[in-house]
Amino acid sequence: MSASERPLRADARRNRESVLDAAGELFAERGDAVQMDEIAERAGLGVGTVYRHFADKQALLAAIIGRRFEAMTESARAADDSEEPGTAFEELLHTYLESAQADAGFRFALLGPEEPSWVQIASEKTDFGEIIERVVQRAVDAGWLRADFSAQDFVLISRGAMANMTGADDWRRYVELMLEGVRGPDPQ
Amino acid sequence: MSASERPLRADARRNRESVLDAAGELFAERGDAVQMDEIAERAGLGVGTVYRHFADKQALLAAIIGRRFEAMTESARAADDSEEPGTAFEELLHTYLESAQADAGFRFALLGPEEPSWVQIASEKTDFGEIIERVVQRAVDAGWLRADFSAQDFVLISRGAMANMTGADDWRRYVELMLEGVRGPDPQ
DNA sequence: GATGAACCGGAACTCAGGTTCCGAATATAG
DNA sequence: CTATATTCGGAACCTGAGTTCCGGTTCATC
Repeated sequence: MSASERPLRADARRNRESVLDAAGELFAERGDAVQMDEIAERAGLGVGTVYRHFADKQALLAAIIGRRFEAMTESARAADDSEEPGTAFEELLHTYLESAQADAGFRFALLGPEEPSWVQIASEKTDFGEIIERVVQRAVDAGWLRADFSAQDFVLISRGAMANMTGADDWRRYVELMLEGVRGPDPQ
Repeated sequence: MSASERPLRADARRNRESVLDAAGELFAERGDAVQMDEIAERAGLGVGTVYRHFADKQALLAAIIGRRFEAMTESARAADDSEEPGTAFEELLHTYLESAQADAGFRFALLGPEEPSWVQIASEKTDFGEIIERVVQRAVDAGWLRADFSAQDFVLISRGAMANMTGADDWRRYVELMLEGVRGPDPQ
């Protein structure tokens, strides 16, 4: 239980990274449909090695999604740095959706019905939720978003957009329409 | 090939209906996750009997979805009967989403990435697509919807709403927001 | 009612994909 | 350089879910 302190052997550490990278790529391409054997192959390792580092498929995916969420949190923080509240909100939404567009696995994690959702798990490790709340509040206060807009609505919009990410990029049109409906009295 | 004319034996016809009903209910509850054995059990029959009537799981699901689409087409036609274009559009959207809400299987069919999509297959058998187009056009002409709104946008909105049908009915709020963004110059 | 074709039941089969296991290989301490 | 704990590889195993098969049963006809 507490032996987690002994540092990994050099090769083990290297391999762990390889697995994470390979799984990340494949997961981004095809979501949950990736197979453990493929991951091992792409990493240039045997399946046994994959299992040495991650208890099971679920644990591996959780690790990847955690990674993604950390990156997302970083982007969100950057968006929050914008002076202009409207710009901050747009940038946040943009980065979020652009990531989802590029990563079927991310979408899978966000749209899937898993319980407890991976999002919840990841939220406990990052302050992604808080950042969203702050950015939304700023945009509302500035009149850029309608007064009753909430962080929960951000989730609604995002999920809707992701559901439309199938090949073509119709989803951009979708976001356009949606932003129209969500606009406040002073949209700059 | 042409022997499809000999009428089914009475018990066979009855059983076929039972399978369709049982599968329909289960599919509505849990989507693609239903198992053939469960379907057989709920229908009070053996699996063999299920397979006697449907070549495989896919064929069974296709039959069910076909049924749903016929019902939907009927509802859509009814909506189109409304004098008021705005009302017709709202009714259409409402019935469509209400059906999706009540039926995980329907959602599964509409959101899933299957290719060729079940929607396409079903569209060839009904004139659902044409009805949507007509209703949308009427609402646009009346100024109830923005001028550039298309039937494709109806699909975008619907998919977005369905992606938010998870337990709670947040999706109603979603539709509210979206309709705001899609409104025309003369929303009655 | 007897006869045969159509139909039914459900145990057994198949196949895919996650997981385990252990002998072989390798890194690190002394 | 040797000893030993770690780590690796990948064939074998296990499980779950779709599908098949065929002896028994039921309907329709004469």
